Amino acid sequence: MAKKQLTELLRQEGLSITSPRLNVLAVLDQSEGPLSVENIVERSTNQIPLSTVYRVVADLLDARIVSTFSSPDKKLLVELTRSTSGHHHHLYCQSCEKVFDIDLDTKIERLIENVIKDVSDSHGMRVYDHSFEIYGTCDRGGHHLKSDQD
Amino acid sequence: MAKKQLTELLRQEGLSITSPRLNVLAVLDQSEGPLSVENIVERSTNQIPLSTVYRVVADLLDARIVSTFSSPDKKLLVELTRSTSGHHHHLYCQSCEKVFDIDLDTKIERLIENVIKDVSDSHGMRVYDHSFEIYGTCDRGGHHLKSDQD
DNA sequence: TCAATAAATGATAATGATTCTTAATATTTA
DNA sequence: TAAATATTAAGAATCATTATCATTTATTGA
Repeated sequence: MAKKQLTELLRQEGLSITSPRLNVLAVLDQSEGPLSVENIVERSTNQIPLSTVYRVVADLLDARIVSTFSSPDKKLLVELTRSTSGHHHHLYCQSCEKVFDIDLDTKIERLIENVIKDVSDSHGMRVYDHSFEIYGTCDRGGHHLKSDQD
Repeated sequence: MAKKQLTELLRQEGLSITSPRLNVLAVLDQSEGPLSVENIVERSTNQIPLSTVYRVVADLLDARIVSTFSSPDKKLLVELTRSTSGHHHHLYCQSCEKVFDIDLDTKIERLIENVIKDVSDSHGMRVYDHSFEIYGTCDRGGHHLKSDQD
């Protein structure tokens, strides 16, 4: 995505155009998957302080330009909302610590929605979201499992 | 579960029998759902230091006596492994911060397993676990959603 | 049972991720 | 351009969690 388009994203949401914001957006735009705040800093050309990235991400989140969620090791992960039209899920690799977006078949999603309705009804809860995540290791190298056991 | 049985649990795994361990186990045993470390301390009759609870939980985790996972606000949650024969999922209430265990229909679980196989194959990953979580608010009081927006 | 030894505890310090504070800087507006 | 407003950077503060280490407790075997 061109810098001009990223600028437009900000403008449309009434956010002023600043270089940290453009930087963060550019980094996210070039990534194949969600990134941690640390990742964003690493990949950004000019060094942005962590605190600034957190603030920028919060602003972008308010504006719905990005979406956030947590990795299994409890770090904040960020991705462009636009890049994933709506609802989707995640696939984590333990060894290389990457996260991939996955989409489920509509049929499956609908099934899940039904399950959720059942469960929430029986618990008297108003549900606003759900997540489905898969944990594994990809081919290269590492094969350390959930806990370094035995 | 009687104290004697909890003791037996420890013994079977070769863990020495100590009062913090028995306390933590007793608290978990009496709970209807997963508890945070803070919760465990609150519910324990005699005050156990947080650091001890963390260490005890880690030991019990190694021994597979408890299972752990994270809440949406990234806190450690603990439950007796035995109490949930195998695989299950969670339902989080934002307002009262409780967590409930839920079981999915076998048919659904099998369906999910198939989805996972598809996804992992296409990504060349060896999958060792998955999670499915539902976020909502229960009836009483609070109705603050994911982000206090606008 | 009792001392020897190994393991576990408790108090506190350290860490890592995230948030907050605040002074300085940049942007927008009149 | 000057005043008003928004944003930044740097570090301090915070929260959950982990590590350290001297002290206490459990286990073991004589």
